[in-house]
Amino acid sequence: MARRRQSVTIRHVAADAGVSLQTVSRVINKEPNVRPEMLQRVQASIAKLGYVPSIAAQRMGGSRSYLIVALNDRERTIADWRSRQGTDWVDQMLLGGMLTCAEHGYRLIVELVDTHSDHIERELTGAIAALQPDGVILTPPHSENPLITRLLEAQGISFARIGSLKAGGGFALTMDDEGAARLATEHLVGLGHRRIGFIAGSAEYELSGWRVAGWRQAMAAAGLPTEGLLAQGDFGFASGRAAAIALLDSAAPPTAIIASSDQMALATLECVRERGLDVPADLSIVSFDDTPIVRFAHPPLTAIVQPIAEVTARAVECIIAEQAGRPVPAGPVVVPATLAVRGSTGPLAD
Amino acid sequence: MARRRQSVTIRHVAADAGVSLQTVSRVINKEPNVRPEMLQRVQASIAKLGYVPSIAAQRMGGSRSYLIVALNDRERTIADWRSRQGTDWVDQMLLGGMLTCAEHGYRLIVELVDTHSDHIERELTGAIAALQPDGVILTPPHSENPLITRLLEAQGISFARIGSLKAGGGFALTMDDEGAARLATEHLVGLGHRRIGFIAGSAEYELSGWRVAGWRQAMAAAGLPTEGLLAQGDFGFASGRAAAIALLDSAAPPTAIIASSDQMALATLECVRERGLDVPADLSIVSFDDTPIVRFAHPPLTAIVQPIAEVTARAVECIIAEQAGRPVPAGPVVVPATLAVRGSTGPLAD
DNA sequence: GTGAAAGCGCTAACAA
DNA sequence: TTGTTAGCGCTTTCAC
Repeated sequence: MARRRQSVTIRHVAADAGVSLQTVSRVINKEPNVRPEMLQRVQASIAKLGYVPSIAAQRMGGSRSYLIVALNDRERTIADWRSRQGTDWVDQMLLGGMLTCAEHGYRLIVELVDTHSDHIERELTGAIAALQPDGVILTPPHSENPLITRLLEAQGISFARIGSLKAGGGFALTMDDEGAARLATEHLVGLGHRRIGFIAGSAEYELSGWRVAGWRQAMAAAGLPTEGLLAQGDFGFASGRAAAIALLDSAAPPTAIIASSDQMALATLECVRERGLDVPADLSIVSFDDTPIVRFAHPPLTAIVQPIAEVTARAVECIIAEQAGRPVPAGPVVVPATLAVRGSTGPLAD
Repeated sequence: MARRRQSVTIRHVAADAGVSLQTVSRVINKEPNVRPEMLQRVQASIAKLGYVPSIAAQRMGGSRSYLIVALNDRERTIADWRSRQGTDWVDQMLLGGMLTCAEHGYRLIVELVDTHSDHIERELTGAIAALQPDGVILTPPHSENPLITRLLEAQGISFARIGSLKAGGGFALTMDDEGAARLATEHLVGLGHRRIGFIAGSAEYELSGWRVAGWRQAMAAAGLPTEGLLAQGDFGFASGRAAAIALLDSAAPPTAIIASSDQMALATLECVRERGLDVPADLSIVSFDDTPIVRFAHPPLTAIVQPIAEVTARAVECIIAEQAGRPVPAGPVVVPATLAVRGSTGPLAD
């Protein structure tokens, strides 16, 4: 195969503008110490020749790679893609991440790694060595994996942890899961519910605990008990079904249920209808995540909306700001989730 | 910022194995002229040191970049992401594309470009100059854009055109839209329908024409007329609604409708129900694409399933094979779409 | 079969 | 403020 070379290089620009390579480099990198006149001349040549720097060469020169890696859990992501249930986590990450990257001349690359693998370090090291990204965005359940964060810190790579509050290396970003669960609970309390059940997600995800905590807080604030109203799930449909059954079969069943995932909420809906009950007349349901399908359920589900695009955009901004030596947020970045009220919640029927 | 260097380079490996850089390079690139004994030694050192080549350096050295760019339409893709209607085109591309890339040590990068922009060439040139990808995957409506294909040919970059049959530069891959439309039509004919309407997609997409052609063929083969049974849409919901109304209000309305997109099929469903008609008793509906939401419609829609993941995987394989100098498919690669029969189609009620 | 040399496009460090 | 020099990690020549 013909060896493909850069068609227009910094050299061509320098020759055209009649300046040194270094001056062109300074212009490209918006460095100081360039007279406006020179700057004009160089920029004109760049535009004229249609010059665009090669990121490979930039990286080789010792500067940035303009690449940011978004790390997702392999197993879960592939399962989501295969099942075609409409989970748009990756899409929303791309929406927020790619567009924000593009604004700054960066590129986002999606990478999948096995959480459970003992060779997770090898995988990550490999990706870093190959790509040499300027930053890495960690998503649950990787966000607080010490194997990962330590590696990144050791390599001196900027990183952001989505769904994490812990201080430490990298930027912590959260959608305020605790507040979101409170919001959902308060919504139901406001509708007159007093026995509000909660289906928790996998303990492997830190945010599962936060959601339970938020629910407990709101219940306590309203003077309501939580005894016997918590069921354990793992985010999946089957686990949601089992949890819903447990809750509905209890001595004093709830009149409303908050599920920590859309799949579990949908499972709950299915259970309720199988029993000939009506939603929301007999039972209200609030789901977490707001993936597309919950809007097509009957009734459409009231749901906590995760601002994934927004939080990813913020993560990218943190990383790029750090790269550029600009000031960065000190504490955790909080992008609060919101509640989309739909037909699955309503006042208790008498 | 501390200048980050590769931790383990080819030099370390060479030193550890006691051979020259060149020999290591030969091993990495699976080149001949290396004694098995040397090969062993070098591979052992690579494993021991956890060496992974830097793609930036590989590219700079004049070899591949191990990057493949997947080009999607900016406007449409962002609109899909924003609307959160569950369109999983990009996810399916990633599923097929990323995983196949990974098998060969490649990476897939999603890029968005404006179709309608007059600076599409500038955008593409910029992406190519920056990334220097080994290949580009074109998706509709870019697949046959001569501005793009000519540019790619001129630059000598491998590329694949998804949803294209035309011979010419690059690999043509198709999901056999014509056959898919035939399949849908035959399904309805088999159920006893004789007046089968068709809602076409945007003429900007070549595949819209193929689908219409497939429907006509199958109708003709069954000895059925198509007169007054074709309506024009643009893939969007609103256009589908208008088209469905036109069809249903005609003098001799169809008893079944095939829509060229899920959104248009859903719009048709809505129209039909507004009129108090039943699906499929009064009207059968077949949709195209099979995005997740059609499975959650009531009734779930019978749909043509686009094998996006599979076709993207094939595209990646073509590009990589060409890079490696291996034999490549001569004609267009056809990955036929299939029909998922669900509740929206049935025999005509008497 | 193997190694030494030069160079890819760019940037950092230094000199002017 | 500007230009010069020396690499970055790798692959290609081309010798041996």
